[in-house]
Amino acid sequence: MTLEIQLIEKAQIALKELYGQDVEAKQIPVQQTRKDLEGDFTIVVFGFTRMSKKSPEQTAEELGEKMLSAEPFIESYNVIKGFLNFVIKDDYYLNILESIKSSDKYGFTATNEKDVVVLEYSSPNTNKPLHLGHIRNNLLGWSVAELLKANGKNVKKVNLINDRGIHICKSMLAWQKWGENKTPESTGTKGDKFVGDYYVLFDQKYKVEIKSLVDGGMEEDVAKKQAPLMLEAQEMLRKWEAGEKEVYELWTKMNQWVYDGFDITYGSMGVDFDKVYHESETYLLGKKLVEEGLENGILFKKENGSVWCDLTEEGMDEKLLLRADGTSVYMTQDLGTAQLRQEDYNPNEMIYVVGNEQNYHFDVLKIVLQKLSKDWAKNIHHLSYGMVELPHGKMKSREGTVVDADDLMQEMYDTAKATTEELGKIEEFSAEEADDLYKTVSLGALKYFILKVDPKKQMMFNPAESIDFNGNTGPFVQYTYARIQSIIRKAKEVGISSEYSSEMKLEAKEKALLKHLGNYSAAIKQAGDHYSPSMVANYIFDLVKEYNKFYQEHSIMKEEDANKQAFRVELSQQVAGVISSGMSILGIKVPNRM
RNA sequence: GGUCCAGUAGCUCAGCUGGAUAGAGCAGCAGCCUUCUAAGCUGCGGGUCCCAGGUUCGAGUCCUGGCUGGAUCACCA
Repeated sequence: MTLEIQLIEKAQIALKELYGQDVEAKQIPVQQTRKDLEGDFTIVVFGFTRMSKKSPEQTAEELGEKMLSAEPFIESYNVIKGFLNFVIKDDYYLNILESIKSSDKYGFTATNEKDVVVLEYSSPNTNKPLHLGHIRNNLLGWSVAELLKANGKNVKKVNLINDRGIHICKSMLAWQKWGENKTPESTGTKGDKFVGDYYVLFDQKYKVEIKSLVDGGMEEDVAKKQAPLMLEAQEMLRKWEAGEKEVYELWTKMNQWVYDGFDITYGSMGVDFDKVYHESETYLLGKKLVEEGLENGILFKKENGSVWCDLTEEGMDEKLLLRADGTSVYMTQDLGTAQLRQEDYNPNEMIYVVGNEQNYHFDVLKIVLQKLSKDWAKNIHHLSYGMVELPHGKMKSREGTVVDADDLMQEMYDTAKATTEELGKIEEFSAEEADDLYKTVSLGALKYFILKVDPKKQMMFNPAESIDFNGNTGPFVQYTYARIQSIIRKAKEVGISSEYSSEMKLEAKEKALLKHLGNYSAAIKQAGDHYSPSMVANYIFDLVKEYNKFYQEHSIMKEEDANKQAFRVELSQQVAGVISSGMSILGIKVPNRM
């Protein structure tokens, strides 16, 4: 039980005694006292003046007096206007340290196996390499999974690969025509990049065709549909759906190249999945659901044979679910995928980490499923995140402003290496250890940079700022951790005891640190409720700043009081533990030296 | 045009259920390394919290209306 809850309970009793009224816990606002004022916790008493029929100051005085005698942890109180400030005894803060020491995974809730959450993220297309936008998705998805685990959820991370459709056929067709049987191996190209190049090539050749048709007097819209390459791609899609062997084999081969490439990128980012779904495996189930809905009269068919869902009652439009030629669209396969996941896991919650450009899609998905009598549709939650912008505007492949995921990680690595070498602190490291550190620091910088921003907000990715390792950054946090490790190593060398007596007066900075450590559980809870790793990042940043102030002001190795010295080592140890724990939720490693 | 999201310091962002004088980082200026790692610490300057109403003892936070920016409203995904 936290002190805040204890204070609320004591306040309830005191209010009952003083004014004879029962007050709900929610009605008692307890907050941390402003830093510049004396006190640790504050109760705002304005709300009680109606029952006390006295001024806020008098009410606060009466309440303070009562609570002082009732709550042993209260050292003293003071009143400023309607604010009742309590000074809490050092014992309470020393107890926090003890409870952290003795708890197994401090701040984390034990896993409830039955509370299953299926979380989809990444969801790539197999025609394009991963870029900066995917990076936010992947880091966010992985981190939210960890965050929910920390809150006791049994999280299943799933990926849904969009491995079918007209866009795949475009790459296949281009390779067939101009690929000269080259392979990623023969050209030394990463598989996803290799296939992506053919997708681009298709587009270039396609545009040439359109232009010559338009020059020949054809309307542009018509030309886009009539261009031979487009017709060929569509023909290929039909062959694929018919299961024609040659097309299917080509599709299998090229997709495998892409998967091999993706695996490398996922590996460098440090993200993984419990299960991977492919749209090629789920779209038929989606079609089946649509057909059932049609039979039950929930959906309707238009004259040309296309199938729709009427959403006008919900204030939306009609939504296409099957094309006139019977092929399925994005929505169709998402219906099937959702159904499959429900059958696979029967989860309490289904989370989709997908950009806010698809808000409408998920609103519709939920409604359509509900119309199809899937009562579990209410468990669907679209974790909608904002787009990543660059200083010059949006990423546009045409203008070559797409920030490739692999390239970005490599640049970060190079910068981390250069900075580390310049500082010259790890000269005794082996090549392997150094490589490890560069990865830790560069990924730490990237992940922290992306995750510190509230997911739902659009974010600005400034390359120059992303490789800055000072201030509110991943390396800043890592650096603090490394300094603590250095202290702990020295403490062991010198043989400083890990036992200390709690008979001591805490310094202001020590108390502030303990206070902050005590808030870790609440921070994780709050971050989990909001699906927001950024709240964890902000918590860690504040903790680290607080520690650095302490570090600056109080020496540990030079401390003459052995008891204080032992206490400070222990305090540092637990701060390091929480840093490491919080950073692990963000998917960031912490180094012992840097 | 309809719907959804956002607007806080020069820039990038925090500000949980409404609470005291709105905070960080970066950039700028001035200090601190013979002392546990200076990727650090300290100080200074910097604000019409988009605007206008409303609710409240109290509004950056809630409500209404407007302004600005973004997303979306495909037989694309």
